[in-house]
Amino acid sequence: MAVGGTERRVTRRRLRTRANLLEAAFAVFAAKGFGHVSIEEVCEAAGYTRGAFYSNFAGLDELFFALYTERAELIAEQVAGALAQDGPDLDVPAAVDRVTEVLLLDRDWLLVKTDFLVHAARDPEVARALLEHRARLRRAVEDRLARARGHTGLPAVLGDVEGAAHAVVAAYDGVTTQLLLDRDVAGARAWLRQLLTALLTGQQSPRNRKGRSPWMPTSSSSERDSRASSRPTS
Amino acid sequence: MAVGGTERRVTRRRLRTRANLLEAAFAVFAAKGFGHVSIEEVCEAAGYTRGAFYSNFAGLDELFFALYTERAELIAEQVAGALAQDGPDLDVPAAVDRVTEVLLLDRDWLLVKTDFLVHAARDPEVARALLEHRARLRRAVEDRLARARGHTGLPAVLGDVEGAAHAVVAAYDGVTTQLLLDRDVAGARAWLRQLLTALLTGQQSPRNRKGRSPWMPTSSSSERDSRASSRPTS
DNA sequence: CGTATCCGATACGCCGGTGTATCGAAAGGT
DNA sequence: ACCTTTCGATACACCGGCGTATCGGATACG
Repeated sequence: MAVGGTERRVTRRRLRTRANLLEAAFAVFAAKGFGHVSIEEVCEAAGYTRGAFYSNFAGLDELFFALYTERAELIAEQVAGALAQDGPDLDVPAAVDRVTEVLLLDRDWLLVKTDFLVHAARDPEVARALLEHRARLRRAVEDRLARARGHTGLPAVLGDVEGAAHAVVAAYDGVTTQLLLDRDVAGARAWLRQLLTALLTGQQSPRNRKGRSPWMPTSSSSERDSRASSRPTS
Repeated sequence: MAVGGTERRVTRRRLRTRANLLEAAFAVFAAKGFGHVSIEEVCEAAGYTRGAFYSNFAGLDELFFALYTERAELIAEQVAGALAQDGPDLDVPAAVDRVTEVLLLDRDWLLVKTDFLVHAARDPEVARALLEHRARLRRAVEDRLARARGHTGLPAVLGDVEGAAHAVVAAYDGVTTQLLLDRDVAGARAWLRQLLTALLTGQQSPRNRKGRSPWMPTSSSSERDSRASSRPTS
């Protein structure tokens, strides 16, 4: 059993507190942004003292990294699931819908993710990790696309399957940026759907053939961010 | 002349120091990221003391905002210039090249810009300003596109001109994200070109009809970031 | 050239957060 | 149940940065 170098008494409580710290940290990071967060804040939010923190992490950076990889893993699984869901024949619009749903679900996650991007942009070490994660996601898309190739027939505009997958990621990133600013989840989803179907099929997104353009602000506040908005949009 | 409420002795030195502070702040922000920067650091970098700082700005936020708007204005002008450059007939590939050149020129700017995005994502007030700036840029694209409409004939996939402009911005944002991570400026430019021409003309980017795919890493380190990279990519 | 005004350097008090060392108490094994 | 090991709370010393008040030199203007 014991293969790991240093042997520790398996510890049960530890895992809980670590998890609690991570969860609390997620909320705090989402609210204030990494870089405006102190260790104490995290501890307080989790109901611990700094003693517990330093017993589990070397510093904020380490915690942030752990936090990100944990959640990223989770998302990756969800996306993979959404992609695998339908049979060997790929129904592009349906798949796009499902993936879109997963990717733009949680504003807090987008915030933390972007913080992490900014962080990674300044630390090559971290950047490597992030690039790897993105590559994994992209590969999932590539695989799915390749399996359905010829069936739907990618438009040639983007080159091969890799190009298409890359474009998908780029579209996702682009829409994320907009969503972070206008907080219009419904609009973002619609717009991402349209972008992706346009890129992948060369045709208009089915349900939007004659609707309002999805990039127009959703005047009806149909699906706003559920979390506390400190002040009204002014 | 004197229309402004409070009358001040026009002051000349003040403008210089303010400008110096802003310039130094830009460098510091780019290097460390907003949120990991202290007022003192900025002052030290600029060769002043905190006295000077508080005489010119209320706090870091104000300075950051001023800094961003200043630079954003500059970029907007450059883009407008690049768009206006050719005659009434729009040569899409050429225009794309010029704009791409401007937008992905300076890594530091991308870093600061992204920091600002993260900042804005948490402050509706700031978000408004950023959205406005983006809208201005988008409108410039729309105008240019509209003028050349029918001439080139947009592919219908994106809907109308607004949709196309929106897609252009999304593509830009998406490519920016990737560039921040892989630091491959040349690759990013090529990839953005391809994306934009694909979106706007529905055809492959001319110069890439048979080259290596631009999203493959530029193994030859042709055009890396010129600025100091603290540690090797490891 | 004098002078009123402005600007930014200096000095001061203060606070929040940091990281470490220590110790009581929970938890696991037997 | 006992004892060992581990975890996390508490206490301590420390520092970097903050914001303000004050003052001397620079600057514009007549």
